Amino acid sequence: MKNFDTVSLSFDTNNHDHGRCIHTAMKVADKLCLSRSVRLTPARRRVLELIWESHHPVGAYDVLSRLSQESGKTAPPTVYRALEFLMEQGLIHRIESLNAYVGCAHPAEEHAGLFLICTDCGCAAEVHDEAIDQAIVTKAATLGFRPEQRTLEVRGTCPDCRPNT
Amino acid sequence: MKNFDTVSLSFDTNNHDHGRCIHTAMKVADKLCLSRSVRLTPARRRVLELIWESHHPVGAYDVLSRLSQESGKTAPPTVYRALEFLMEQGLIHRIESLNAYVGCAHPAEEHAGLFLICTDCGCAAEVHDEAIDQAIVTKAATLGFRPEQRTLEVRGTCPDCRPNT
DNA sequence: CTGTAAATGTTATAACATAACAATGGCGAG
DNA sequence: CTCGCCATTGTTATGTTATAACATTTACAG
Repeated sequence: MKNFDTVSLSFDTNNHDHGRCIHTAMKVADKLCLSRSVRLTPARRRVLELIWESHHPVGAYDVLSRLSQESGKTAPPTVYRALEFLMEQGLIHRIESLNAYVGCAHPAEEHAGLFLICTDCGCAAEVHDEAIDQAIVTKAATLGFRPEQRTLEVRGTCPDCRPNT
Repeated sequence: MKNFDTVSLSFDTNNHDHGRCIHTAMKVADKLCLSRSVRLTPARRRVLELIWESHHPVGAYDVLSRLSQESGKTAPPTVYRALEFLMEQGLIHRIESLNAYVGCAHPAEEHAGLFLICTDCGCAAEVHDEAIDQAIVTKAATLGFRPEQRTLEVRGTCPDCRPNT
């Protein structure tokens, strides 16, 4: 069994202990917010939990309908404010190509991940790779471009979705 | 003066002959569609021209309002159908992080660009880099992921927008 | 010509996101 | 303690982006 202390995963989607995964993510979030003196209020915390319920990116309106079920009528700004807060704190990422949100695997650290998104099962894995970072920085420098924020998303097929080959 | 036969550019935005840039892009599009036996109809052609009017990504509803001015009432599907066609033919790219569309600099060739998007002037440059491609392919392979479609967008500041330093 | 498939027109609505202002609640200064 | 302030949440309305579904027109092969 792999070590999930860092909530890392890259396609163990089918057979990892996701309860533990959520639990760890929430503990990390609590600690991080405490250390930054920002408030992970019940609403924000609940949104984060809902996003962590799977490794599939979740749409804002999916979160909204879950909240509405649980807590009665809820309006879009409630969700978008929570998402905004969680993004600012680096606790979630937005997947631009899906208009959806996914829990961040390494919220405490530097922040420039690449997302591998399976078009079959829908799961998304956040990976970090020095060679990719370096290649982008180098290319940008060559052109005199100063990079600031990245959106790196690759759609394709994850190993769980093609067991053969 | 650089050679714009390929409609390539990387931040010459302020001082290149953009008329020529559009002209070339349209000629390439015509040839490409002819060779593929697909129809670059007037509507599709006009949408492509509008997108090529600058190197700034253009929103679908911007295109729509231009068309409405020119040709009277136009509905969204008209624009989205043209965009869909142009994407299929590789003549434009969608910038996911902006919900906007930009002309493709190399429509005839293989298709996995990186977009450098200036958050100051709004221009977007499509670049290709073997090292980046390779790093992504390698990383994906390591994880057993089969990449298919990429969204690589880096926001930052282009050289024209910080003349000093 | 004319049948057929591609393209376009038209109407309506879905999906995603934010503006603007009101009400509430946590919490430090006095 | 309590007052006042600012962060947070509630509420209503609307803005922005995109597609479904069906009608009509057009290109063009036979």
